[in-house]
Amino acid sequence: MNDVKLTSTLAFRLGTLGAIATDRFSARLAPHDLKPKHVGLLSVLASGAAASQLDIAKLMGVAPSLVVSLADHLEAMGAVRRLRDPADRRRQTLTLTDEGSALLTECTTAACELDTELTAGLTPTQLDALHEALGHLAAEHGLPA
Amino acid sequence: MNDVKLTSTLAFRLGTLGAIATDRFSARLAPHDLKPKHVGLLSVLASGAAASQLDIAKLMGVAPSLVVSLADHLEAMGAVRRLRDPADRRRQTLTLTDEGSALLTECTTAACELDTELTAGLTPTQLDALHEALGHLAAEHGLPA
DNA sequence: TATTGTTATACTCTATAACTATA
DNA sequence: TATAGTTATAGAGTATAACAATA
Repeated sequence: MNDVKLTSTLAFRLGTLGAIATDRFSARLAPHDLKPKHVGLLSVLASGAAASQLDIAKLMGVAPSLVVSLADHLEAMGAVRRLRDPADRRRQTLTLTDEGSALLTECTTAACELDTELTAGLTPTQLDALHEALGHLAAEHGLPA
Repeated sequence: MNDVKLTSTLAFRLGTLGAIATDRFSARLAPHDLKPKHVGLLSVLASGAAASQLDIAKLMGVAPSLVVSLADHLEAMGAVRRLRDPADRRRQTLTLTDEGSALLTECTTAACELDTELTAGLTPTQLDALHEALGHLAAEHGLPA
């Protein structure tokens, strides 16, 4: 007989804690008029991993049309610039502005503060172990370092 | 200067890995015609933590109207029964049927299989540490044991 | 009047499909 | 004809608000 509880599985806990983390991160981003995916896009640009909108969509695992609206919003805020690739005028190359870089830094700080809040009850050893385990999982599942 | 990357924060990793876990869990539930929240409701009933729809809504952190539609679906499948509380005929008491119990067991098995798949690359030590850390976080954030 | 459950409606997020410009 | 980006449309998921029955 199987008396494992659904709520103690990793799948359930990752899902529920992930939803909590995303909700709280969203709340902290709201004053900046950003959502988590906007910040994810800024982060892709900062890493240099992709620049054309289609490549960004593939990397983020979202539809190209979503990148359009994320980029529209970020461009209107002055956080990114769109530049036509002269070699292939179909491509839009996105680049971070100084303002976009500063914004990403602020959002990263917000995420760090949230980390502190979320993990206040863990011992330093538990916290290290959590970082290590999630880092491994992220790498295995193709998420950025 | 701050060179912490957004993508290495716990908030970001919990959010993204949580989304992956939920997506994959959803895919495994689809053949049963269930979504994660349906299974969450079954799990609440099995734990005995709440029975009236309003209490369930509070416990799950969702709108009462959502519990109505989750319960409608589960009732139509024969997984739960609605019983009017004779002492207060406004209250609908939800109870798991045998079929609902069996369904919850199957879904829990699916979650365990998913755990194995998701964490295949972790050492046993890392896996234990992850369970422990997420268990602590879940308890602190008011999630069921 | 207050509360439980329900129904009606609207909003957010995101994908798919149709379209434009360039190759 | 194929591809990058854009626009238009549609669907899933969930909340809010209005409503009905009971207290």
